[in-house]
Amino acid sequence: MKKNNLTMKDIAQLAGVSQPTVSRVINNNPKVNPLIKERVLNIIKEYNFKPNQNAKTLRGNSSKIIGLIVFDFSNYYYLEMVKYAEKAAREKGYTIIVMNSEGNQSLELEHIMQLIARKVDGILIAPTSKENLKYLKNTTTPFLVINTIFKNYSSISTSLFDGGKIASDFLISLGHKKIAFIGADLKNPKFLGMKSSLEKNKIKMGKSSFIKTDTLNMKLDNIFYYLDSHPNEFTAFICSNDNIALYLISEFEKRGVKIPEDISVVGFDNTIISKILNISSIKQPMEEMMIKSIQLLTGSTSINNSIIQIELEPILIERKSTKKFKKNSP
Amino acid sequence: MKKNNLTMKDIAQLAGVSQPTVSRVINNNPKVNPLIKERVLNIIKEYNFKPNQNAKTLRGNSSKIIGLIVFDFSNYYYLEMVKYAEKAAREKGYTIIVMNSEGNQSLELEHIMQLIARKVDGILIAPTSKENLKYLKNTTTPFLVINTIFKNYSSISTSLFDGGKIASDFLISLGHKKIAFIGADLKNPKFLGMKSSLEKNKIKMGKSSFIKTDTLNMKLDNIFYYLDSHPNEFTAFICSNDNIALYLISEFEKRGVKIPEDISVVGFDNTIISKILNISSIKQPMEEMMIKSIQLLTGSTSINNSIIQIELEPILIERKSTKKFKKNSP
DNA sequence: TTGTAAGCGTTATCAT
DNA sequence: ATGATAACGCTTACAA
Repeated sequence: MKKNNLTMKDIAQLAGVSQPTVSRVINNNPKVNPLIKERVLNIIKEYNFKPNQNAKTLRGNSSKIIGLIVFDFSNYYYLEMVKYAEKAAREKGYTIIVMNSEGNQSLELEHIMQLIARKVDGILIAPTSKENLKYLKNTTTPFLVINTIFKNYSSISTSLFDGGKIASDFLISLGHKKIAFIGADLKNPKFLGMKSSLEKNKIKMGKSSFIKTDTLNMKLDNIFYYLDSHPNEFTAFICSNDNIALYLISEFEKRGVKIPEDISVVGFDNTIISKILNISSIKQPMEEMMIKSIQLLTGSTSINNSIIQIELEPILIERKSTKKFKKNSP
Repeated sequence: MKKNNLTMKDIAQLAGVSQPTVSRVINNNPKVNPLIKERVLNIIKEYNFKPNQNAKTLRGNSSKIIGLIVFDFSNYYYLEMVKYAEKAAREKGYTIIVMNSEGNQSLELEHIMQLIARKVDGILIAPTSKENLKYLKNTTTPFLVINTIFKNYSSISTSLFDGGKIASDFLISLGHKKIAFIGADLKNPKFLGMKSSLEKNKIKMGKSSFIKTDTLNMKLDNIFYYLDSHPNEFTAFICSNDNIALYLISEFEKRGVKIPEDISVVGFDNTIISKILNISSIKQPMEEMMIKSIQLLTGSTSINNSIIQIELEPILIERKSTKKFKKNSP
């Protein structure tokens, strides 16, 4: 006998009480006769009854759903985010709806409207752009921007500046002084963090220490073109992501340069790439980030009226691609 | 002015019509005055109004939600599944709720009950065990088991037997005759598929061709213990997953054995590992699987009353870890 | 302590 | 073609 559509009314009938009494039992209302309570609970258990969540939400209860919108699921970083978001949400009694905007602004807006129509309790969004955030702001739905910082919007992210600094501090502590950064943009906070570390340690950095490459399309061939014209100029590299680190290492090894004996390399994001290949990397504290996010979205701290911007501290994961620099190495 | 709680009643008031008329406009009811329709639509657009989905679902409309329950998100395979499930669902107008049972049967049951309480239109489940499926079967909610085949339960999976066969056929086509399988279980369909391929090609296989290892805890050290006692016995290996292939290759290379010049290796599942490291692998057609799943869950084909078991064909992804066998190689 | 009744925002059935 | 009204399943205010 297929049973799926049981309602409180049915349970009430089976227990010989009124429907609101069942509701009271379920919601642990103290003023309900213990004997009746037990009787009702038994029937509920027997039939595996669970109240219709849509009715509850319609009635005004919170939906206990958090929406997660990201712009890219090809990126394992965001897929991994799903894992931690689900876990953090579950532990606070929430359920996760995941949506991929595929970098498409109008699809993203549809997603947002969809979530609002479902009366979700909050939206966690790695946005395609600033545009739809304006729309969200005119809404009563709490939302939190992930990984990007926009003026006037609450957000949670990892300090990339500190990431660069930590990577650089670490390499310096290993004795490296000739450190290069590989990335797309001179204004990359990771690079600025590295600069600050070098300054703090009174190591002067030539202009050649920034190696510009195309991280968007991952056209990296220019890196070695550059390195060939600057031979032996660096003993360590900070790569703005793990893919670059992977590329760098495999190209170096093709040329007979040993990692980490000859050259140290640090990547970024502690993705599966660095895990598999044992590359030291700067990790973003994803789990902590998701826990904090859910806390903020569901907690009493009004994320709506006041702007809260949280920057978490990245963590150095030391693996085999980094090693103490020895003077006699090349 | 925060606006989030607009209802059809509000829109109706603004348009000077009754609330049901707004409903008719939204649901494209043909018998509504075109002029009124336009007027209402304009207001809807202006206010970005979307009807409350909970009310719709309560009223009897479908929730347009599919639940996805898996037992492990540490596994990138299942994380990747989220990506394709979301995409396939979205393209048919559905939204995805993801849940991790963490291999815990009672948590899994909670998830199932939760989803039913939300009146989801279907559940896609990679189950911890057979237990909760019995419960689901007594339910009117359509569900589909992923990746496992149980008697009397509708499911969708990839033929691992064919996967083993395809891998073996491929290696044989490259000229390999001494092929070993590395896995946990002699009854592994992948191994049986390989056996069938060898038989078909009239290649006799010694008992030593099955190399047993601990895939659960990935204690793989015994592999080379075994290989050292069977020197040069094999020219090609089929590994029951990519992790094993990765281990095998790195250990071989440590010993100076070149891949693929000396030895060919095929992995399983086409995970990011094989993608990064250019290892040939047998891919499960995940995207197709998710499209079919959503189709079955939401379509008219009654997955409830009749049992539908679908086995999809795996696909060989040829990369650099496999090469034509040359007699003069070791 | 318990039951009756109203209302959440829709859709569908009925009148008009 | 449109409006009034009931019903979906729940929570809560009120009555008993």
